[in-house]
Amino acid sequence: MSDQNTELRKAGLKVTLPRVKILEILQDPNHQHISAEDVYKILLELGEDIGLATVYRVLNQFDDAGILTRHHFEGGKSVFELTGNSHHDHLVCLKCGKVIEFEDEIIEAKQLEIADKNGIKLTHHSLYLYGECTDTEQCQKNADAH
Amino acid sequence: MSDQNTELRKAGLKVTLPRVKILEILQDPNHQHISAEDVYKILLELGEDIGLATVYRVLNQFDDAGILTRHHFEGGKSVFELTGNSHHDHLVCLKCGKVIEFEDEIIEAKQLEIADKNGIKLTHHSLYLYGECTDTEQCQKNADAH
DNA sequence: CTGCAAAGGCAATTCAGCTGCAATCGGCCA
DNA sequence: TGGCCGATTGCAGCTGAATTGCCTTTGCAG
Repeated sequence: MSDQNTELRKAGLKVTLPRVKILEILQDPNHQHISAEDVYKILLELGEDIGLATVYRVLNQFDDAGILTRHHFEGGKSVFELTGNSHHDHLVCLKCGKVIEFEDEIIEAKQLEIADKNGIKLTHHSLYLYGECTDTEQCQKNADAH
Repeated sequence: MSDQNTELRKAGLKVTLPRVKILEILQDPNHQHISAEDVYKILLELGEDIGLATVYRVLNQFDDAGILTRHHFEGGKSVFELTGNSHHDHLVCLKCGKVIEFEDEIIEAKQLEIADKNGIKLTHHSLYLYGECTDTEQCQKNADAH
């Protein structure tokens, strides 16, 4: 059952409670772009007895296995996101923390071209756009909800 | 004399030995894209008796004053660079650490367009392209030189 | 030249993230 | 179904970047 198990097996990882729980959290649409600390907090709320160290270890394993992607948004801490099928970049509101995903082939193409022109074989990139919601009311609501 | 002094004054900062020295280091073409720790090491080599805490404080003040820009390359530590006149983004070789600056109006324009379309007023962005030098020999040499 | 707010030095602190080790658990095999 | 062995976990302590508190020193306005 459950694709979590198969996903974990595919990555060569044993199916353990911490890993399944963490995977569940990441799959929750409300918890995309989440930090290690926040994963830990949610586990505590769920009453799961899982240590912070384990959270870090599991997230690293998932990262190695390509199950998720690590982002370095501004603010110091790493943020994780399940690796879907599609590549995309991020647009972040610095006031309410909202994260919007986007894709743009023109930018992607330009990047490759630039790297090529400079004698670099591009392996990956990070593109974050930072700003503030123009809809300030909605933004405020989001901010209040943390 | 020296534009350092005027630059510091303009920022509302007293002209002190640590600040002048750090500014000098940043102005050295060999030391663009340098970390706080590395600034500190260079100061030690110069025989300057300046504490690491001061380096961090000064770099933050410079950042606040807009004299320099902070980058969060992969690898954890912040990297600093004098804010020239021109905006540019960065292309980083993960093997030798070489940093190439580039500018591309098409990407810039696209970013604004994307932010706009998503109801965000863009304040700034970070775009880093990561890869490996295709000239592996030269790359190796750079890597050896740290 | 003098006073005092700004700045610096040092050591201790914070904070994210990682590790070593002993105890525990998953799951393959009989 | 039960047992074994290596993978995994929890804990506590560690690391490395960056910051802060506190007291001393210094730039510079008057």
